[in-house]
Amino acid sequence: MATIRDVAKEAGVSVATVSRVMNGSGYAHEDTKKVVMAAVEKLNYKPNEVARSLYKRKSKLVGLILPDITNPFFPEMARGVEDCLQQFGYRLIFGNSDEKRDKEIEYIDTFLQNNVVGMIASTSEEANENFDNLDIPVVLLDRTAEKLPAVYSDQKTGGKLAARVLLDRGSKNIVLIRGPVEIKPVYERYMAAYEELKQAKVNVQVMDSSLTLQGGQTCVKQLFEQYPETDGIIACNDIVAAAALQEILKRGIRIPEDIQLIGYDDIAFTALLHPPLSTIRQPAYEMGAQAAEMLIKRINQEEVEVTHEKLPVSFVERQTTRRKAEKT
Amino acid sequence: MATIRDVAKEAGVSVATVSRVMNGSGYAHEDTKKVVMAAVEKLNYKPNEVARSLYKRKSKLVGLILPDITNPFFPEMARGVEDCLQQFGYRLIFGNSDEKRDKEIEYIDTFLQNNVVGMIASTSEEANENFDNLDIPVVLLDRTAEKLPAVYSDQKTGGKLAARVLLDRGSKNIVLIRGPVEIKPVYERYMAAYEELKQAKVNVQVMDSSLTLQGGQTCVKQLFEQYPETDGIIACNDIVAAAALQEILKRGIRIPEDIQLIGYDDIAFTALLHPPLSTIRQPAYEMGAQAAEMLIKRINQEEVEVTHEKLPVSFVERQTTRRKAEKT
DNA sequence: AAGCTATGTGTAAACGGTTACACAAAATTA
DNA sequence: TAATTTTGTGTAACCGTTTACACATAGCTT
Repeated sequence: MATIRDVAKEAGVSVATVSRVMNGSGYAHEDTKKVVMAAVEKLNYKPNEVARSLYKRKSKLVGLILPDITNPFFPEMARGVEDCLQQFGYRLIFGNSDEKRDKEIEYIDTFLQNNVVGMIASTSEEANENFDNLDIPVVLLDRTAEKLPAVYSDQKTGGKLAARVLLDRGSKNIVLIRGPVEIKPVYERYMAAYEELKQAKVNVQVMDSSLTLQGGQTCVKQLFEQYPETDGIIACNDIVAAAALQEILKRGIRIPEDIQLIGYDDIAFTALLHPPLSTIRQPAYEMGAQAAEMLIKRINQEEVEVTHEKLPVSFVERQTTRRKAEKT
Repeated sequence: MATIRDVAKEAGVSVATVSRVMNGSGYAHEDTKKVVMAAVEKLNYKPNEVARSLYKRKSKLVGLILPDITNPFFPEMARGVEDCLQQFGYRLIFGNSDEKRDKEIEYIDTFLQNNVVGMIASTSEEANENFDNLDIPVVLLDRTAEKLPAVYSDQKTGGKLAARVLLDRGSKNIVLIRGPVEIKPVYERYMAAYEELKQAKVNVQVMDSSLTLQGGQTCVKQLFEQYPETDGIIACNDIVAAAALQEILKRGIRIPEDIQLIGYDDIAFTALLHPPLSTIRQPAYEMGAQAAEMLIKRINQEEVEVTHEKLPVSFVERQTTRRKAEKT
């Protein structure tokens, strides 16, 4: 790799001049510019970002922490982040945290050691303190904290909406599958749904499940044994809903006639399920993109107040819920 | 952030001593070590990786290029890479290429500018030349090239296997959905399946589709119009297979009785489809992990010959293909 | 006791950029 | 034409590490 000194020698100027030409900073004679650019071209010179980063004390790198890229909700978000950042010349250092505090901290540390210019993270509640005394901007994604800017979706409305959908379409014996209570957004939608259900005069049961397929399957099997009269299920996410759907089909229960089912997230494959799954849509890609945008604004010091961007969710009506007209 | 100079001052020693203690290189008196470590502790000193990287001309960063993290096949792979690399203290810079040559080149360049210690990439064929004169190790993932080490799966056997499954289970009018021919592994499995089908005395039709849901839907709709007598479909990947499945169900065709369907990849949600999709499994996570392992070996100069690791694929028998006994 | 080797530590030069500062030449002003 | 401002360029310090080298001292050998 050619260095700035090689270019300077080739062009017969000093390194300062090369640097100025490259960055368009300070003065440089037109003729000199040409000579320098020719040398740059000839040697295929690309400035070393590491050296630049060392002097400036900030790189073109942004740290991204997500719980698990393997969960289909997150790739969309990651892509939103990447697409936006990429346009501004930023690159992503990425890590999966598995919602584990120590992994989060480990990543935060190494990001810092690499002079990242900012961070985007969906991290567990307690880890937020690790972001406290940083002198680089941080944006929370799909999570919130009072002192930190954040982009997330309206979990309360989402949970409430899911409950209302089942209620309005006539379910009377509803099981609410609650995800891990430590995961704030998941807990919030559960809570909102629960409260909405409680206000209606219907039978409500709560069951616990992890957010994974396995967890969903275990939970759902138990569900039908414990509450065979169930005629409505609100799942904590689409994966668990898919597990429920499978179990429903296996038991020969008619859907949506005998039982209604609603998921959460609207990940890509829900439309491919049979019957296609009704769900609450979170705009994952947009969330990622907006978080990136917010971060960039903060990097450029254009926005300093802590802003919380709450994106709307929506009910995606497919075929595991009845048409509103045809209540039973 | 505390620097090595701060630590040196605090401990009353020189920066060289601090460096030696931190890295366990050269001599250092026991007492000195203690004093230094105490200072490190007190100031919460973490060495700046950027400075280190500048001097050593290599960082702890590995570049990863994947076509599109939003395609469910890749997150598994990415996770495999990350889990392995993470254990050895390496971090990932990540970029989506969308199979576009210029995006690939852009990422390769910025990775290099950031002194990455190695790269893992699933890149389009023509871009490989960009890896040619690099002085850092590169491992291809899910792709191959003669001069470059690679980890991929046995596409030929996979394609052949898919064809054999349908043949052995009695399909006579088979449509083979071919993905984009520019994508080498996708083309290879197509070709292998095609040859296997050609050898059998069955009716074979070939249709084109992109690898996306939309592409699949369009293709499949046309498929049944053009070839209504079809009793077997081999899809280029699971997503397209899912689209096919949906269309089959919509048309009231019985599966697997009237038509058999097989996908490719075995991404997570195929098991959740109704009926669960028979498919050819590629060990995505293992591929990622092995690529990472191979890269690390090369970084440590433990392995120098160009090795090609071809991982086996397998038929995952679910319910869109008949039991082998019950041929029609 | 003299001459080794092994141990322990500091100084300063890298690594590859950016930029403050100095200075000279050209252009503008009075 | 002299004074001033603008333009153009180079020198060297700096960013935070690592390490070659020099040097001092302690512990061994004979």
